[in-house]
This record gives sequence, structure tokens and C-alpha cells, in this order.
Amino acid sequence: MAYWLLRSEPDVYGWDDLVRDGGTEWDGVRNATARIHLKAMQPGDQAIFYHSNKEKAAVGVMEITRAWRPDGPDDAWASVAVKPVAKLPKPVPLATIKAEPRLSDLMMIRQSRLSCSAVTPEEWAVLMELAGA
DNA sequence: GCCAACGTTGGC
DNA sequence: GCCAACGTTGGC
Repeated sequence: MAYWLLRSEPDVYGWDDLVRDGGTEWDGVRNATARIHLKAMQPGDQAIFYHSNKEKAAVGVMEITRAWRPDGPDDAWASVAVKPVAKLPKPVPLATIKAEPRLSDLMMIRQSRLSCSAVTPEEWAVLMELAGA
């Protein structure tokens, strides 16, 4: 089982939208590095939902429910299906993540604009600890 | 194939 | 509103 982090602007599609929908197709990703991660995702993997922009905090945990399929008429881009698992007891703000030495290598921190990134099991455990989960 | 210019994204 | 980081584009 692998861990991931998916970023979205809450104004566009946020955690509450995901809960309302009961799951969604995570599409529209147009970045080559992010696509590598999308294509590596497997059903049962877990992913943190991170709100970018105004909120800048990890807010919930999702599960990947279906491996990638083409997003568009050809194989150029990919999308996966996700469903909400649980809201984090406490959101983890970006400032907290940055202040945590054990998260200094987090892919999202090292490459700030990446919308789909990987999280190691160790980093996942730290994030859950910070979230009070 | 290189690199400068430009556009986009996200944080401050 | 600004700026840094990064990706893409286009001229050479």
C-alpha cells in the first residue's frame, strides 16, 4: 500500500465537495511529474487531501478506488478515482508541516507546485500524528 | 538541442 | 499584489 498527497483549491473542489459527492474522478491534472504519480496509484492506496491557496492545510484522508485511466481522448493524461475516508481531527497547516523537521523531505515541500506527490510511510505517520489521528 | 522569454501556480 | 519556482514555447 502506498501513500500520496493530492492538492486542490477548495474554491474549485474541496473536501466538502468530495464528501457530498461520495467520491470523485481526480482529473484535469496537466503536469508530467504529477502524472507519473497518478499512474502509480493503486486501489486501496491512501492519499491526503490538501487544500491549497487560502487555506493551505491538509484536511482529510482519501482512498484510491480505481487505478488510472486516460483523461481525455488519448493516453496523454491520466485520472484516478478517489473516495473520502475521514476528515482529519485537526487540519495540518502548511506552516506546521514546514516547521516539522521529520517532514523536511516531503515531496510537496521540496517541489511546491506539484499537485500529486508521494508520501513515505514515515511521513504519513508524522502527518497523522500532527492531525491528532 | 540549447536557452531565453514567457505563462502559470502557489505561497507570502 | 508581488515574487519565486517551475514548465513550456519558440528562435537559433
